[in-house]
Amino acid sequence: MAKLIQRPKGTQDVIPSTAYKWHTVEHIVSDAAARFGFKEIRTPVFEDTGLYVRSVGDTSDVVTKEMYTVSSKGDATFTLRPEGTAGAVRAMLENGVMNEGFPQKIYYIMACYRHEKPQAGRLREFHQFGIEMFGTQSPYADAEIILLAKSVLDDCGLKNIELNLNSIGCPECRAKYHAALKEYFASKKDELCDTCLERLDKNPMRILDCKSPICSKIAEGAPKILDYLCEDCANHFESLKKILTSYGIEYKINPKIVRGLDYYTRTVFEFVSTDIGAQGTVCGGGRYDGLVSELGGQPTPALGFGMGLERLILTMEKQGCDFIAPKTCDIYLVSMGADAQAKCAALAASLREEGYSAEFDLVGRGLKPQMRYADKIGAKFVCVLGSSELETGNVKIKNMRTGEQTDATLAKFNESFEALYINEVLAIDNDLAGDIASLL
RNA sequence: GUGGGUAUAGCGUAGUUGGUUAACGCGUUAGAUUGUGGUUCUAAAGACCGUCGGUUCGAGUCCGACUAUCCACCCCA
Repeated sequence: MAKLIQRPKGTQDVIPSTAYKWHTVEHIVSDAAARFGFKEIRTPVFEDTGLYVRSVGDTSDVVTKEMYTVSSKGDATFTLRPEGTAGAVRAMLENGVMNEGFPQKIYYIMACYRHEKPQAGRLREFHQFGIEMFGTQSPYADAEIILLAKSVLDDCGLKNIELNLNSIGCPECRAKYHAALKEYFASKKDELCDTCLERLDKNPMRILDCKSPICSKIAEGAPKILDYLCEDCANHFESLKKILTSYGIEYKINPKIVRGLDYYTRTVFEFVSTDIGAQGTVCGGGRYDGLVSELGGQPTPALGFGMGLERLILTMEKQGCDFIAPKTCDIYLVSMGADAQAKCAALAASLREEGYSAEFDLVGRGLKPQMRYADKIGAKFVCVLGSSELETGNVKIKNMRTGEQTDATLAKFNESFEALYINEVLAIDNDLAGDIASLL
């Protein structure tokens, strides 16, 4: 036997037995997006490296050490997308979609790539549900995307997801705040850890985040961004808080939320779960009013979020949430002998044309193993075909849930099966049907 | 990039102070009198015990290195 090749570090296979979990969240997510009027966009897995350097920021960790960059045959270098926003904005501009009127609302479900050391809830290839909205400054828009994220989490059945909220202001108020921060931390220079000393120059807000006990102690006494917001930013934040409260959405003001992607302005938020380990941020996002012009478009206010699908599924599993059960076989056709197998194949084909999931034996098993197999794959009905059925044209269709057998003929097989099937589905979905009826 | 844990069949585990053909459960395949699944019973297949090296008469068991994986830091979804 040749040696097995393993999957690359930090990647995950979705095998058939777990694919339904992905179908569930993909369905929930795109359904919620549609209810809020967001349209899907799909962009390339790789982009010109410069796109990320300009948008995500050349001091960010993502750009400085986590990108998968390849040089192409020409002179350009390409990078596997580390996040979705930059590519989405680029595509909106390049295709002139921004000119179609505001607000523009888009969503995507995509794989992203970052070269990090994997751990619980953190992969090198991970999947993100993201939404972006362009062309509105209104705090209602900020509230809208938070509400959308909340709807998704609720639809997933999740509990105990905390919303952390902050405002990091616009470039003007942030500059003042940075100056104040630098002054404060510079006075405690001797006590700060090495990494924080570096941060002092480049991005002093990061010190607020430091896990070192000494630094975080110092950070407690540091100036707060919220005290430095300009009038417009402060008003915006106040309005947002009022709207959220009127929606009944609970939130916690957390001045430590800073966001590692440089393009954020004003509103930043995170939905955090405590159930999945250290990487608890299920959804993170905010406003980035400067990004569109940074990427060469007309100055356009914008905002959005990214939601980690692996983390979402992880949290759902941890909390025992329901996933949509995978579709199982409607009817399994058991065959005995070559002639019967040929007939089963033909029957399966005609049932499939009518939209049913029909299967028959493909490996040459005996009657009993075929019955076992039918049971294992969750077949709702089974029909056995042998020489006597082929001769007489009379068959029995067995309901696997009740064990009940019903007479039918090969000539009118599909009609008989359809009647049985409708009955059975009604019986199984009785409760569910009630739920749906009450919703409508 | 820096720490710590783990590594035995497809999956989950046991393997006693180093001692013969590495055990069990689930799963898989098949059988339990003539053509009907789930429960039960029986049997079979399936592992160079992560890799390489060392200690020893003898290593799944002890030591070392490497690799993989998990968790944490960092950062983020």
